[in-house]
Amino acid sequence: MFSLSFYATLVGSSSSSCSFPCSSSKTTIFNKTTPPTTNTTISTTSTSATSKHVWTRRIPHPPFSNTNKQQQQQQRHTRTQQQQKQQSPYMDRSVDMNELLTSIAQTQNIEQLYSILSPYNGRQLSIRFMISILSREPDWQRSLAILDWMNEIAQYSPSLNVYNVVIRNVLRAKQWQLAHGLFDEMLQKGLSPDKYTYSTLITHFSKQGLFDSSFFWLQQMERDNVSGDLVLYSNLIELSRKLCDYSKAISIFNALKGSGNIVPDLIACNMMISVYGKAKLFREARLLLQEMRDNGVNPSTASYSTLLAIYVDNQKFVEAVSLFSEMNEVECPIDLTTCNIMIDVYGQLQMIKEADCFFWGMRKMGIEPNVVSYNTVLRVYGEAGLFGEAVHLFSLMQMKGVPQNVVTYNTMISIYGKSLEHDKATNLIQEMQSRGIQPNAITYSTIISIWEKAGKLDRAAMLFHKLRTSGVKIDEILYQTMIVAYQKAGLVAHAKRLLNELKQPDNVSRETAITILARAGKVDEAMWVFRQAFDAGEVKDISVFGCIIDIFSRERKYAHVVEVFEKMREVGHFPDSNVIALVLNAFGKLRKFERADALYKQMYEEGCVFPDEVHFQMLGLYGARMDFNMVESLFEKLDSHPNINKKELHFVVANIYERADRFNDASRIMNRMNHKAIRSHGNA
DNA sequence: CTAGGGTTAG
Repeated sequence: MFSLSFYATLVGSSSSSCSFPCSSSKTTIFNKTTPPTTNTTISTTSTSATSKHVWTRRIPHPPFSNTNKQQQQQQRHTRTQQQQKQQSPYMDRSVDMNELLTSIAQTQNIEQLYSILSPYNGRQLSIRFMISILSREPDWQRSLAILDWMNEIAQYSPSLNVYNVVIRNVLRAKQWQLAHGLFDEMLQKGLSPDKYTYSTLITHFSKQGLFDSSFFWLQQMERDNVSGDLVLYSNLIELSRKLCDYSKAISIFNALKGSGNIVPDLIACNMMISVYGKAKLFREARLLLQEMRDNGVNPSTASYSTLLAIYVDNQKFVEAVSLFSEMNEVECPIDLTTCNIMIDVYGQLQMIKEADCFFWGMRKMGIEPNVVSYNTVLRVYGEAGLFGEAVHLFSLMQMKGVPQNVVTYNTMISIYGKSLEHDKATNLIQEMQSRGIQPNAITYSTIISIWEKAGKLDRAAMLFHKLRTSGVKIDEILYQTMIVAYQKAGLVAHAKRLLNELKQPDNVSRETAITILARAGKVDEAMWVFRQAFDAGEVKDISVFGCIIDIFSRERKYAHVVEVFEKMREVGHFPDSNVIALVLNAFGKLRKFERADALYKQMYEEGCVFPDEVHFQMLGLYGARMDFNMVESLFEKLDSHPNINKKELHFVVANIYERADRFNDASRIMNRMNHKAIRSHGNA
């Protein structure tokens, strides 16, 4: 955690009014109270403190400048405004803006910049104009210098917008501490941050993966009762998406739609298609395409590519092909990314010829294949056993000067593994390093598997040992690969030793250790490490929570499920559909029906959308409790919901009644469905 | 004055 005095020594502000760490008593959907931690250090010193002497010299009179015609006309049109302006000290209408901006842009250093600005001391330039200068100024040091000039020499009182722009410039230069300090300075001047301030801060921190800081600013914003706009909501959705907290993203999207005056635009919708897909809400994703058209937002190539990629991720290749033909029908243009996805689709469908044609036909469509296209086709060749073609294409890339990357090499290494040429695979590691392409965890786990299959386990073990001592990042799959290699070679003791070391991990993160232990069925060890890591504030990744909830549920450790879930909520994560299903189930098994009911209702109120199975499960829980009033009322609610499979709903409810020996109710439900079917048939 | 989306490798 940084100290604010650090900024104070740089810029000379004496005290700080910004409260760190922030503790919010208000209940928010982001109920995280951890203060931000930023590890970045400031490498450059602010110039503002060192250059002040320049401003102390006598400043000459402002130069005369002709007002252009356009400005004169504007003056006439805004006469009332002009009269107000005359009382104000701003006189920038007598200055040629473009000329001044050009000369400012041409200055090489801060001294030159001051000499341009100094004639205007006395507020001949409006705040508006100063913002123009600042927003065109890419250099954070110069931005700060201009801000200081306004504050200390030219007797401006910089507005909120001025600070917003300077904060943006400082954030773009990744000067995190300075941004915090500027925020503080802003408060000291009695300025209240607005949605732009927060939007800028939240976005820049989250873009850098500094999610703690991002959440901190979000809390500040909520505490200030600043309400968001489309941009801010989009940023929050993006932030949740990056944290893989898709339920939260959906909740924010629903809050956005519910706010009344904000209509999601193309980019917001495309992000949501991706979110729905990641949340496995495929129907919602597809429906959003239609909803966009209804709202007058035409789905773009990226909208379709996003959904295509989702289908691929979930092995829904037939749906992908069908969506691709829809794309052609509605004449949505196809670009490089679309092509790359479709090569993948045909490859995964074992339609090698189609994939091949697609790849070689791209250029005729005016689309030049890139590294990703080549890498994808390489993999398709490899999986089809076309090793000669793969090797040929690999050298063709080099002949054509297509840049190769770590993925290219990993793919080729894997292909040589398949063709049992493990020496060639090994050589590729040397080759990539000599070409300046660094192997990564995927490279190493690929080669360890290959060596294990080739009976060179000693070599694999040596490499793994070297990696552990050399500081290479070891993730769970790489670690797991080595364990599996030992197990396959019958060296169970070695495998166990690796697992045991995870209880006190020194080369891998505790998050990684927890996932491996849990997946290896070491439930108690996993829980032990989890508790330790959680208390140390090390568990951040939502997938870790999901992973162990999954394992505990399978092991029927329902109390553990609930404990992990509560900790997950404590740090502000929303449950995804899998987690909520498992937790509802755990509550049911523990006979804590009220808690299941409360959770389900809370998630509904917070705007979460879940697959049908979750709703059906809740119905089942009400049924298990013999609470048929609740069954009926939830049934009615779901039945009037447009996005629920009605047929399944009726079967589920009828089944609940049957199990409770209430056959009259069961047949009542089934009849209701049949009547509906007849009615809609009659209408059609 | 501010802003956000899609593709490849274990």
